[in-house]
Amino acid sequence: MRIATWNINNVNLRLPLLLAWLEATKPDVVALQELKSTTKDFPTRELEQAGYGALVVGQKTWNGVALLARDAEPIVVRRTLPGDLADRQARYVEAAIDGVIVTSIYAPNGNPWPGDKFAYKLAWFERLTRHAAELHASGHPVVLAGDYNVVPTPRDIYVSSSWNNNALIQPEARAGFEKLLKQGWTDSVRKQHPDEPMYSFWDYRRNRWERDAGLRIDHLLVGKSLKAKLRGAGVDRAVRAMEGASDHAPVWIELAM
DNA sequence: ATGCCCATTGCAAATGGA
Repeated sequence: MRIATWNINNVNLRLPLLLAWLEATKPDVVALQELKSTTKDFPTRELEQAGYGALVVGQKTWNGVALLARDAEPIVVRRTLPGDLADRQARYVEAAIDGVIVTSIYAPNGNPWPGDKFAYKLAWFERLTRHAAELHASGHPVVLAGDYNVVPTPRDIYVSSSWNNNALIQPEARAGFEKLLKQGWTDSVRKQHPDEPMYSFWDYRRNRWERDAGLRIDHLLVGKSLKAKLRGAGVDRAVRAMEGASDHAPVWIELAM
């Protein structure tokens, strides 16, 4: 079972890239972020024709998350992250697909740092951590997939001082990710590839793709019952090199099930 | 200290995001 996560940075703009990638790699489950599309404008029909059922939590202009399932319809568990009824940002969706609970997470970026947006990032991450504890305790097989907007350690970013004042590497953000992991989740890409950077995001500016000046911020955390089923992980870097690419590449894991 | 890139808005250059 192949599960992928991809911050697509506007699903309608990049639909041809998405369809080509689905056809080429045939993931069983896909978590998409930054749809920048309402639910109504999401390309449900085109994905259906490509063999994928979709669960979409859209929003006009910003955010937006979805889960795709090959030859199946995701069974919705929740469309919002609990803990703040006033939060209207489309950043979370959770579904059951082939007996696995899968999320599409789009954690707040949190820039500029410091400020209100960084406070929102930390608060959102706290909510995620509380909810993840419940999921972990449930005993269900769970994959927490998405764009966490956190560079967990210095190994997950090229050597640079350019990001020193950026929300993605701040100690509080890293501590939040660490606290989540400590519940017992496995950072599956890092586990499979302990000695490679495994970047998933390259800023459009300053030729960062060409320089491989990347960050690893898209993660697939697996619960205890799935850890032993992990068979592979990777980043589809070729997708980032294409004309009109998202600034993120798809990240995937392979589970023996 | 700010811009870099990208897309949108609305039709030019400003805005906002990340």
